[in-house]
Amino acid sequence: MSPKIVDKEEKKREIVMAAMQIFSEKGVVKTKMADIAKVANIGKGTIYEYFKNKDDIFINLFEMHFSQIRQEAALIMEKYNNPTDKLKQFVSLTVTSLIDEHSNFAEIMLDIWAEGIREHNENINHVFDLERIYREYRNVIIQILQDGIEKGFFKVMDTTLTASLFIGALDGIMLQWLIQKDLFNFATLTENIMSIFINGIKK
Amino acid sequence: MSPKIVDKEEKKREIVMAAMQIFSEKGVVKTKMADIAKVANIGKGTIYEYFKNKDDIFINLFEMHFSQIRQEAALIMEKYNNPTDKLKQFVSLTVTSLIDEHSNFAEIMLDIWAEGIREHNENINHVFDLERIYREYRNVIIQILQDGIEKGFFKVMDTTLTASLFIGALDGIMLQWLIQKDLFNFATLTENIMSIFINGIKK
Amino acid sequence: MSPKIVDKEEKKREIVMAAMQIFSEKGVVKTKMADIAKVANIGKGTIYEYFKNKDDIFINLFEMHFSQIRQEAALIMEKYNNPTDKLKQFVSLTVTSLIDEHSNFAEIMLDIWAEGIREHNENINHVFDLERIYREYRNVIIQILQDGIEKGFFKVMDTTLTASLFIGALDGIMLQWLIQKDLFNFATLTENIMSIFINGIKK
Amino acid sequence: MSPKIVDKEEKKREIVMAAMQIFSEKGVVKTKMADIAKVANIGKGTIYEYFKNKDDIFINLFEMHFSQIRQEAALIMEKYNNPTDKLKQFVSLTVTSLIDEHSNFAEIMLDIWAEGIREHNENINHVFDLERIYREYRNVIIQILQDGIEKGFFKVMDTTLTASLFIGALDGIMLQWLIQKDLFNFATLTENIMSIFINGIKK
DNA sequence: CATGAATGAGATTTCATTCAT
DNA sequence: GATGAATGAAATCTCATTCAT
Repeated sequence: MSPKIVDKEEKKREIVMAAMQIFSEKGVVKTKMADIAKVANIGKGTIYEYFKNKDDIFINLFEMHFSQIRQEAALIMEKYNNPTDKLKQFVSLTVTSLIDEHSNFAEIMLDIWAEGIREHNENINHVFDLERIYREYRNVIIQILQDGIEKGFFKVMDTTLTASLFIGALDGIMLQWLIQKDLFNFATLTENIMSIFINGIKK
Repeated sequence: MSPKIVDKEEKKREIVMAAMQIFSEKGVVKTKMADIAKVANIGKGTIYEYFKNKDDIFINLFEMHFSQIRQEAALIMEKYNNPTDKLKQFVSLTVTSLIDEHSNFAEIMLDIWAEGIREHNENINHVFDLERIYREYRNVIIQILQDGIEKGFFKVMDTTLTASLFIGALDGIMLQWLIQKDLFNFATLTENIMSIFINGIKK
Repeated sequence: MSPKIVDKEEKKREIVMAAMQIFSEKGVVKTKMADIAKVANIGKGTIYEYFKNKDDIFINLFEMHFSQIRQEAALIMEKYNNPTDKLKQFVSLTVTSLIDEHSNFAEIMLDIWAEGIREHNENINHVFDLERIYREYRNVIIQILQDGIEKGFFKVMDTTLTASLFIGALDGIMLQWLIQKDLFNFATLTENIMSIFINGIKK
Repeated sequence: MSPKIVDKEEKKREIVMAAMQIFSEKGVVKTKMADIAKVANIGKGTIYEYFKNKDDIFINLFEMHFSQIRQEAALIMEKYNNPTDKLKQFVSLTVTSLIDEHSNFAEIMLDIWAEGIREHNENINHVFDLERIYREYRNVIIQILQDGIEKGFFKVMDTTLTASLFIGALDGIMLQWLIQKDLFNFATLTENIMSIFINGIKK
């Protein structure tokens, strides 16, 4: 009459978090289900109670992350009026989502990119729709830029191109930081870049 | 220098080229030796006459590519005097090395990054030394920048930071292009970015 | 005879009935305990309150069925005097026990045969003693035949052989009916066969 | 230039034969790939060089058997003119195909029936088309019966029904023989049954 | 009593690598 | 040299059974 009560969603999150750790260390493909189970401190079989397979965990990790980002981005857009502030907050959000102390999402971006640009297998199908994700990203930036242009803050020729460049710079800098974490403080550097960038588009 | 040796080197190149094709399609880890053999039109066992294992092919691919780049970069540095031209040529070299019609190296950069930022196994060891590669890259740019500053062309505060930003932007733009190849013409975009960038550092 | 015990027996019957349904659909080996629990509308663990394991359910299903048959066969032997009637009633009993609308026992006969002819594990042990079951079947038929011979109704050379043939024909016809249920109406066909058979042994 | 030469078809046959042995002992579902490999004296992995999975072996076994039977049945129909001889030869073929000393096909019929009457999984799909197999069987018998009727040998009311009964009796007798092999000599018994049957339909 | 979450033994399956020809 | 058949280590995945609640 009173079975064990388990918060299934919480457990899923725990497994995803364990998976994230190993994914970031070894990459998704080289991560074994046994590794995840060990880190999550559960049996191999238990993972399959919550996920269909490894790709399913990966997909959940992916979706958890980006739905969170999307929500937080929406909040920023609401909360801040000044386009420069919006831009700064957006960058700050991106950076912290990638490198806060509890997560290792930056490393996993490599697997997401890899999965996203390649032919999808039947497990993944079209879940890793990076085209959409990046379009959304760009659209957020484009909106901010247009807002800034209308308000007379920015002067930008091609908003799409500028947005791409902006996002690309962030990604590329993150990559270099992943390669050599002591080269610079990612957060600080990003701020510097922001300055350069905002100066570049300032009217 | 007997013909045998030439043949052997040529065959190695053929295998590496076959591997590159599958690597770019599936990623290195998901590529099977059998796939490579089939594309190279040779027997599975034959691969082992030329390479120790899959990582060995990957390493060769990696080294072939970057030694070529290094050579060509040196040529550019020699051939051109004007810092702006040097920079333009360098970007042009980077772009063509990634996306010329005969190769699919851009996709493979994802595996190189993934391998480079992660714990290396004994096979790979210190081969994927991206820290060194990127340092070299940066140094080339830094040299150009300093040359430009000395010659009174550029005005740059922090050459290392600027070089990082420059390289990062190129990488990040490439990523977006991989995700959605029809979004923009990589080569053209790069030129635009170059303009913006060079304008940004122009004295 | 406390109500508890009645409930327990009733619940066992319910589980067996649920099991029978899945057994007939998938076969015993491919039936999962979870499937049975779902159909029985109880928890997986609850099954183990009533049965030791899957084989135990199978054994119970088997024994319920054949003890019922045995009882009903005994009733027929008592109730009817005329050997022809006895034979007809016996066939009727066999057929209805296999294909009445509430059960799917015919399909399960395949698993019973399979289990019966093969090396038994310790769980099943000597339970699926088809040799005994079929001997009993044959003996019932043999008795009827001998009765019929004595009473001057039948003329049979070898009663054992005839009994085997009789039972075999029933089994074989059932098989064909399982394979293609629309080919003939099992009950009707059986009647026809009975006629042929009884004609064949009629004096 | 001179790779190992292996008769792939012969090797497939060897694996199928090894599988048949275990299938007949344990049943298809309980047979492990490791069992088959051990009996075939090859590595587990080697099986997968020749078959997709266990069901694939089962299907091959099935198809090998019935294509052989079909061929031999056709030969009989050609070779013999007398309907009684045809019938006898057909029974003889059926019996030897099931119980010759080198094979254990009779036991496997249980798995074929089980697979044939149940919902097929994606591996098997509709390969075990017993409806067709039995229709073909019946048609052979029906042809012989009609031939016999035309030639004035037999007197049969309903040829389809009679054919079903005939095949059913064979199957059912085989079952009893499987259950208790010492009860009777299958081959001899079959002959007896044939006599009874042929007497039954003799004009 | 009833439950279903947890488990790991054991099955399937993959594939880099070896090696006889 | 070239080959691809053979292999088994290692991965994935399943599911009967247990047991804390």
